[in-house]
Amino acid sequence: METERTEEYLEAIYKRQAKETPVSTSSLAADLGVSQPAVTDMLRTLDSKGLIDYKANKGAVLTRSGEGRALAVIRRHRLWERFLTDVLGMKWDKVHEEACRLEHATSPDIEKGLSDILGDVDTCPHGHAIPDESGKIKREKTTALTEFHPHQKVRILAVDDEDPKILRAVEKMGLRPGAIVTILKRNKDGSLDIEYAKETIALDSGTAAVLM
Amino acid sequence: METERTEEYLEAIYKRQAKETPVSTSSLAADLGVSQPAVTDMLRTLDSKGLIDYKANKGAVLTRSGEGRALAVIRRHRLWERFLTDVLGMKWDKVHEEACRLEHATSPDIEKGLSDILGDVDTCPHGHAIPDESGKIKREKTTALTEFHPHQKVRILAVDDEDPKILRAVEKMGLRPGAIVTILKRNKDGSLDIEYAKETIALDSGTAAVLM
DNA sequence: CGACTTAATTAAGCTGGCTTAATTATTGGG
DNA sequence: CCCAATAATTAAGCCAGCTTAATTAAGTCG
Repeated sequence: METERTEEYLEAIYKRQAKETPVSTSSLAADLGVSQPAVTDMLRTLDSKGLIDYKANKGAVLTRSGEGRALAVIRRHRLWERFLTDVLGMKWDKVHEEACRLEHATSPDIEKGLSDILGDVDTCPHGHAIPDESGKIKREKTTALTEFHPHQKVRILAVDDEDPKILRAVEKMGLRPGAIVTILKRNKDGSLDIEYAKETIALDSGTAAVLM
Repeated sequence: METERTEEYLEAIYKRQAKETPVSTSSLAADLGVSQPAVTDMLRTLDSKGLIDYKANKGAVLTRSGEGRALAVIRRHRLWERFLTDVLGMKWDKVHEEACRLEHATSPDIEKGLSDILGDVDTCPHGHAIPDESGKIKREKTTALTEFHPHQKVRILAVDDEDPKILRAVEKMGLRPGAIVTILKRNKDGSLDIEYAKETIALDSGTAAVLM
């Protein structure tokens, strides 16, 4: 049977794959907050269950079935995030952590019920696409604000970080997904000056890099 | 830290205590579906954490703090059950199992949010009282239908069993909590004839014993 | 190429929660 | 009051998931 930890690893691998394929032992160790040997162990287990392809010293790639499982978990996660903000009125900086727990306790019936009462939502509160029931997901924008050039107008679609501190900062500036900003100046250290709602805003490099 | 399993044991002990104090190793083993030695083990752990008083060969009793934890879990369980039926529209025979998983993934914020959107509910869909935020719970009726005598009129307040089969059967007869029935005849085997909504209903002993 | 650095794996071992088999307590009836 | 039946505990051991320390593989650079 599928354990909770398995779902967490699959989810982590899925997210890593967007930036790095195959996924290395060390990135997973860092993302999941465990030691490298722990990851090696689990990768072997996942491989033996046909959820990933794993070659020693070569990293891991989700199989079709592993990706399906990962997307199912991500769907539940994001539905819960939506539910928590839209129905329970929680702040967007708190919902990720909560959803991390709820996602593993969610049956297909509950998933169905949630998606029904939420109506036509297709992103989580941070702007990430919610996979549909069959696991299809809209390709997401992956260009960070830092990649654009002065004078360009950019629509922010998502905040690619769940750190509550960053989220609160972003919210304070009003840069919710959907906001359209103009790049004013790129600085060497990755920080950025932008214009939004007639105001000039200085974004530190950390924040600028997670807005996309 | 408090593990999921700990919460499940506390909950089971709490429920057992209503019928049996102190609670025996064997009843817990049966209720939780594990072996007796597993229970002995865990009882020692819970005792060492100050959640129960446990004496070898004498059974277990919740301490004040253990009871508090148990009631907190039960509150979350029942709030989720309410949510699942009232908000997501699930059938009452399915919600117990779901709530068993959700209850362990519920922060105080979520608990608060749930109780806010649910309004003034004070029982779960099966009729059991929901403890309040501070862990206070209304004393529940504990007299099963089988204890009453012919001609008595009884208001059913709760169904004391989560078995989906029984719940579906009870629902089919219309005997939701709140129904008022008249006892017609008590049989030796514990089965019962009752009148409800002008109809005569034969209740098998299993069903009669869980209506209270 | 060889030396070094860094990434990954092996080895050994721990913890929580569980199992079965064997042993010891408790208890109710004759 | 003793004995058999039942309940509980001890003993030994398994599994998942983790740790640290030691070792090996891979990659970089002069």
